[in-house]
Amino acid sequence: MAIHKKEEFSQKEQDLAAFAKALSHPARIAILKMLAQKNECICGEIVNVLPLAQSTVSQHLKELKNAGLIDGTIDGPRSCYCINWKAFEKFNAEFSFLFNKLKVQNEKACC
Amino acid sequence: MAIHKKEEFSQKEQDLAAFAKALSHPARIAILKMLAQKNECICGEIVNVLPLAQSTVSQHLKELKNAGLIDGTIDGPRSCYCINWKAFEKFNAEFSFLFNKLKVQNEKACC
DNA sequence: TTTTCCTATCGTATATTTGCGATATAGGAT
DNA sequence: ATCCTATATCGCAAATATACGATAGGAAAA
Repeated sequence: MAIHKKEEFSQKEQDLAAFAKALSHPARIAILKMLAQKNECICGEIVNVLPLAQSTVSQHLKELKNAGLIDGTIDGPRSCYCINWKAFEKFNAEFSFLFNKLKVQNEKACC
Repeated sequence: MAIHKKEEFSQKEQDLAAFAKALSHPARIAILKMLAQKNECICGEIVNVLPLAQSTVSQHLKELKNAGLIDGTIDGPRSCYCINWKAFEKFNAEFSFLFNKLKVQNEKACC
Protein backbone atom coordinates (compact mmCIF):
# COMPACT_ATOMS: atom_id res chain seq x y z
CA MET A 1 0.00 0.00 0.00
CA ALA A 2 3.02 2.22 0.38
CA ILE A 3 1.04 5.19 1.77
CA HIS A 4 -2.47 5.11 3.22
CA LYS A 5 -4.70 7.50 1.39
CA LYS A 6 -7.70 7.12 3.65
CA GLU A 7 -6.97 10.39 5.43
CA GLU A 8 -7.54 12.35 2.27
CA PHE A 9 -11.27 11.70 2.32
CA SER A 10 -13.82 13.66 4.33
CA GLN A 11 -14.41 12.82 7.96
CA LYS A 12 -17.94 11.67 7.21
CA GLU A 13 -16.74 9.33 4.52
CA GLN A 14 -14.13 7.94 6.87
CA ASP A 15 -16.67 7.52 9.66
CA LEU A 16 -19.13 5.70 7.46
CA ALA A 17 -16.39 3.47 6.12
CA ALA A 18 -15.21 2.67 9.64
CA PHE A 19 -18.74 1.77 10.66
CA ALA A 20 -19.12 -0.48 7.65
CA LYS A 21 -15.76 -2.06 8.29
CA ALA A 22 -16.87 -3.06 11.78
CA LEU A 23 -19.79 -4.89 10.16
CA SER A 24 -17.70 -6.42 7.42
CA HIS A 25 -17.13 -9.83 8.96
CA PRO A 26 -19.80 -12.52 9.43
CA ALA A 27 -18.55 -13.24 12.94
CA ARG A 28 -19.20 -9.66 13.96
CA ILE A 29 -22.61 -9.71 12.30
CA ALA A 30 -23.37 -12.87 14.25
CA ILE A 31 -22.22 -11.28 17.49
CA LEU A 32 -24.42 -8.24 16.93
CA LYS A 33 -27.35 -10.47 16.09
CA MET A 34 -26.90 -12.32 19.35
CA LEU A 35 -26.63 -9.11 21.33
CA ALA A 36 -29.72 -7.74 19.61
CA GLN A 37 -31.77 -10.85 20.31
CA LYS A 38 -30.88 -11.35 23.94
CA ASN A 39 -32.47 -8.83 26.19
CA GLU A 40 -29.60 -9.19 28.57
CA CYS A 41 -26.03 -8.61 27.65
CA ILE A 42 -23.90 -11.65 27.03
CA CYS A 43 -20.27 -12.51 27.28
CA GLY A 44 -18.63 -15.88 26.79
CA GLU A 45 -21.85 -17.41 25.54
CA ILE A 46 -20.72 -15.97 22.24
CA VAL A 47 -17.61 -18.13 22.32
CA ASN A 48 -19.76 -21.22 22.71
CA VAL A 49 -21.93 -20.33 19.74
CA LEU A 50 -19.38 -19.07 17.25
CA PRO A 51 -17.05 -21.47 15.42
CA LEU A 52 -14.02 -19.53 16.58
CA ALA A 53 -11.43 -19.71 19.32
CA GLN A 54 -11.92 -17.62 22.46
CA SER A 55 -9.08 -15.30 21.63
CA THR A 56 -10.48 -14.63 18.18
CA VAL A 57 -13.93 -13.83 19.52
CA SER A 58 -12.38 -11.50 22.06
CA GLN A 59 -10.62 -9.73 19.23
CA HIS A 60 -13.84 -9.27 17.28
CA LEU A 61 -15.54 -7.93 20.40
CA LYS A 62 -12.72 -5.48 20.83
CA GLU A 63 -13.10 -4.23 17.29
CA LEU A 64 -16.83 -3.75 17.71
CA LYS A 65 -16.17 -1.88 20.92
CA ASN A 66 -13.50 0.31 19.35
CA ALA A 67 -15.91 1.15 16.55
CA GLY A 68 -18.43 2.19 19.18
CA LEU A 69 -21.06 -0.33 18.09
CA ILE A 70 -21.17 -2.11 21.42
CA ASP A 71 -20.53 -1.22 25.03
CA GLY A 72 -18.75 -3.54 27.41
CA THR A 73 -18.60 -3.56 31.16
CA ILE A 74 -16.79 -5.85 33.53
CA ASP A 75 -19.27 -7.75 35.66
CA GLY A 76 -17.37 -9.57 38.33
CA PRO A 77 -15.41 -12.38 36.76
CA ARG A 78 -17.01 -11.95 33.36
CA SER A 79 -17.53 -9.30 30.70
CA CYS A 80 -20.89 -8.06 29.61
CA TYR A 81 -21.56 -6.56 26.20
CA CYS A 82 -24.55 -4.84 24.71
CA ILE A 83 -25.39 -2.97 21.53
CA ASN A 84 -24.92 0.77 21.47
CA TRP A 85 -28.17 1.67 19.75
CA LYS A 86 -27.28 5.32 19.61
CA ALA A 87 -24.34 4.58 17.36
CA PHE A 88 -26.54 2.50 15.07
CA GLU A 89 -29.06 5.29 14.84
CA LYS A 90 -26.38 7.80 14.05
CA PHE A 91 -24.93 5.82 11.20
CA ASN A 92 -28.30 4.73 9.96
CA ALA A 93 -29.23 8.39 9.68
CA GLU A 94 -26.05 9.19 7.81
CA PHE A 95 -26.55 6.37 5.38
CA SER A 96 -30.10 7.46 4.78
CA PHE A 97 -28.97 11.00 4.21
CA LEU A 98 -26.35 9.86 1.74
CA PHE A 99 -28.42 7.42 -0.24
CA ASN A 100 -32.09 7.09 0.56
CA LYS A 101 -32.89 10.77 0.33
CA LEU A 102 -31.28 10.99 -3.05
CA LYS A 103 -32.93 7.86 -4.20
CA VAL A 104 -36.31 9.37 -4.96
CA GLN A 105 -35.00 11.68 -7.66
CA ASN A 106 -32.86 8.92 -9.10
CA GLU A 107 -35.43 6.18 -9.15
CA LYS A 108 -35.46 6.11 -12.92
CA ALA A 109 -33.07 3.62 -14.40
CA CYS A 110 -29.86 4.80 -15.89
CA CYS A 111 -27.08 3.34 -18.06
CA MET B 1 -5.37 -16.82 8.97
CA ALA B 2 -4.47 -20.39 8.16
CA ILE B 3 -8.05 -21.40 7.30
CA HIS B 4 -10.88 -19.05 6.43
CA LYS B 5 -13.77 -19.55 8.79
CA LYS B 6 -16.16 -17.24 7.04
CA GLU B 7 -17.95 -20.10 5.36
CA GLU B 8 -19.10 -21.48 8.68
CA PHE B 9 -21.52 -18.63 9.21
CA SER B 10 -25.01 -18.42 7.75
CA GLN B 11 -25.52 -17.19 4.22
CA LYS B 12 -27.35 -14.11 5.46
CA GLU B 13 -24.53 -13.24 7.79
CA GLN B 14 -22.05 -13.65 4.97
CA ASP B 15 -24.16 -11.56 2.61
CA LEU B 16 -24.55 -8.74 5.08
CA ALA B 17 -20.83 -8.82 5.84
CA ALA B 18 -19.99 -8.73 2.13
CA PHE B 19 -22.26 -5.75 1.63
CA ALA B 20 -20.65 -3.95 4.56
CA LYS B 21 -17.21 -4.81 3.28
CA ALA B 22 -17.98 -3.14 -0.02
CA LEU B 23 -18.77 0.02 1.93
CA SER B 24 -15.77 -0.28 4.20
CA HIS B 25 -13.44 2.09 2.37
CA PRO B 26 -13.84 5.88 2.19
CA ALA B 27 -13.00 5.84 -1.52
CA ARG B 28 -15.93 3.54 -2.20
CA ILE B 29 -18.22 5.65 -0.02
CA ALA B 30 -17.13 8.69 -2.02
CA ILE B 31 -17.77 6.90 -5.30
CA LEU B 32 -21.26 5.90 -4.24
CA LYS B 33 -21.95 9.43 -3.07
CA MET B 34 -20.96 10.77 -6.47
CA LEU B 35 -23.10 8.21 -8.27
CA ALA B 36 -26.04 9.02 -6.03
CA GLN B 37 -25.75 12.75 -6.56
CA LYS B 38 -25.35 12.79 -10.33
CA ASN B 39 -28.51 11.99 -12.13
CA GLU B 40 -26.48 10.62 -14.94
CA CYS B 41 -23.99 7.85 -14.56
CA ILE B 42 -20.37 8.83 -14.50
CA CYS B 43 -17.10 7.20 -15.34
CA GLY B 44 -13.64 8.73 -15.35
CA GLU B 45 -14.90 11.87 -13.65
CA ILE B 46 -14.41 9.87 -10.51
CA VAL B 47 -10.72 9.58 -11.22
CA ASN B 48 -10.46 13.35 -11.42
CA VAL B 49 -12.19 13.86 -8.12
CA LEU B 50 -10.66 11.14 -5.98
CA PRO B 51 -7.08 11.43 -4.69
CA LEU B 52 -6.20 8.06 -6.18
CA ALA B 53 -4.57 6.70 -9.30
CA GLN B 54 -6.74 5.59 -12.18
CA SER B 55 -5.92 1.95 -11.68
CA THR B 56 -6.85 2.14 -8.03
CA VAL B 57 -10.19 3.76 -8.77
CA SER B 58 -10.88 1.10 -11.36
CA GLN B 59 -10.20 -1.54 -8.76
CA HIS B 60 -12.62 0.04 -6.29
CA LEU B 61 -15.26 0.24 -9.00
CA LYS B 62 -14.74 -3.42 -9.73
CA GLU B 63 -15.25 -4.31 -6.11
CA LEU B 64 -18.45 -2.32 -5.91
CA LYS B 65 -19.63 -4.00 -9.08
CA ASN B 66 -18.75 -7.47 -7.81
CA ALA B 67 -20.66 -6.75 -4.62
CA GLY B 68 -23.64 -5.81 -6.76
CA LEU B 69 -23.89 -2.27 -5.42
CA ILE B 70 -23.38 -0.65 -8.81
CA ASP B 71 -24.01 -1.52 -12.43
CA GLY B 72 -21.58 -0.70 -15.16
CA THR B 73 -22.02 -0.59 -18.92
CA ILE B 74 -19.58 0.19 -21.65
CA ASP B 75 -20.59 3.33 -23.50
CA GLY B 76 -18.37 3.68 -26.50
CA PRO B 77 -14.88 4.48 -25.37
CA ARG B 78 -15.88 5.03 -21.75
CA SER B 79 -17.54 3.18 -18.90
CA CYS B 80 -20.71 4.27 -17.25
CA TYR B 81 -21.63 3.33 -13.71
CA CYS B 82 -24.74 3.80 -11.66
CA ILE B 83 -26.05 2.70 -8.31
CA ASN B 84 -28.04 -0.50 -8.10
CA TRP B 85 -30.81 0.78 -5.85
CA LYS B 86 -32.42 -2.62 -5.63
CA ALA B 87 -29.36 -4.03 -3.91
CA PHE B 88 -29.36 -1.17 -1.43
CA GLU B 89 -32.99 -1.75 -0.64
CA LYS B 90 -32.42 -5.43 -0.15
CA PHE B 91 -29.61 -4.95 2.31
CA ASN B 92 -31.31 -2.07 4.01
CA ALA B 93 -34.25 -4.34 4.63
CA GLU B 94 -32.06 -7.09 6.00
CA PHE B 95 -30.26 -4.73 8.33
CA SER B 96 -33.56 -3.40 9.56
CA PHE B 97 -34.83 -6.88 10.13
CA LEU B 98 -31.72 -7.79 12.06
CA PHE B 99 -31.43 -4.72 14.21
CA ASN B 100 -34.14 -2.10 13.99
CA LYS B 101 -37.03 -4.44 14.55
CA LEU B 102 -35.42 -5.81 17.65
CA LYS B 103 -34.56 -2.40 18.86
CA VAL B 104 -37.97 -1.50 20.24
CA GLN B 105 -38.01 -4.26 22.82
CA ASN B 106 -34.44 -3.53 23.74
CA GLU B 107 -34.67 0.21 24.05
CA LYS B 108 -34.02 0.07 27.78
CA ALA B 109 -30.41 0.45 28.70
CA CYS B 110 -28.43 -2.57 29.74
CA CYS B 111 -25.05 -3.25 31.35
C1' DT C 1 -3.29 3.99 -40.79
C1' DT C 2 -1.53 6.13 -36.77
C1' DT C 3 -2.45 8.58 -32.82
C1' DT C 4 -4.98 9.68 -28.83
C1' DC C 5 -7.95 8.93 -25.10
C1' DC C 6 -10.28 6.08 -21.73
C1' DT C 7 -10.58 2.14 -19.01
C1' DA C 8 -9.33 -2.60 -17.38
C1' DT C 9 -5.98 -5.71 -15.93
C1' DC C 10 -1.37 -7.45 -14.45
C1' DG C 11 2.44 -7.52 -11.43
C1' DT C 12 4.28 -6.09 -7.31
C1' DA C 13 5.15 -3.89 -2.75
C1' DT C 14 3.36 -2.92 1.55
C1' DA C 15 -0.30 -2.71 5.12
C1' DT C 16 -3.97 -4.70 7.43
C1' DT C 17 -6.98 -8.44 8.88
C1' DT C 18 -7.93 -12.89 10.54
C1' DG C 19 -7.00 -16.68 13.38
C1' DC C 20 -4.87 -19.42 16.86
C1' DG C 21 -2.12 -20.98 20.80
C1' DA C 22 0.17 -19.41 24.72
C1' DT C 23 0.22 -16.45 28.33
C1' DA C 24 -1.35 -12.89 31.55
C1' DT C 25 -4.84 -11.08 34.61
C1' DA C 26 -8.49 -10.96 37.78
C1' DG C 27 -12.35 -12.64 40.50
C1' DG C 28 -14.50 -16.64 42.86
C1' DA C 29 -14.34 -20.91 45.01
C1' DT C 30 -12.06 -24.38 47.87
C1' DA D 1 -3.04 -19.59 50.12
C1' DT D 2 -4.19 -22.55 45.85
C1' DC D 3 -7.10 -23.68 42.16
C1' DC D 4 -10.49 -22.79 38.67
C1' DT D 5 -12.99 -20.13 35.49
C1' DA D 6 -13.59 -16.24 32.36
C1' DT D 7 -11.57 -12.89 29.57
C1' DA D 8 -7.89 -9.99 27.50
C1' DT D 9 -3.56 -9.57 25.33
C1' DC D 10 0.79 -11.04 22.97
C1' DG D 11 3.25 -13.09 19.25
C1' DC D 12 3.19 -15.25 15.20
C1' DA D 13 1.61 -17.18 10.50
C1' DA D 14 -1.23 -16.88 6.67
C1' DA D 15 -4.65 -14.51 3.90
C1' DT D 16 -6.56 -10.11 2.05
C1' DA D 17 -6.75 -5.47 0.95
C1' DT D 18 -4.75 -1.23 -0.80
C1' DA D 19 -2.13 1.33 -3.97
C1' DC D 20 0.63 2.22 -7.89
C1' DG D 21 3.05 1.97 -12.39
C1' DA D 22 3.16 -0.45 -16.55
C1' DT D 23 0.71 -2.41 -19.96
C1' DA D 24 -3.16 -4.03 -22.85
C1' DG D 25 -7.41 -3.24 -25.34
C1' DG D 26 -10.72 -0.79 -27.89
C1' DA D 27 -13.12 3.18 -29.78
C1' DA D 28 -12.75 7.76 -31.72
C1' DA D 29 -9.94 11.33 -33.98
C1' DA D 30 -6.22 12.77 -36.85
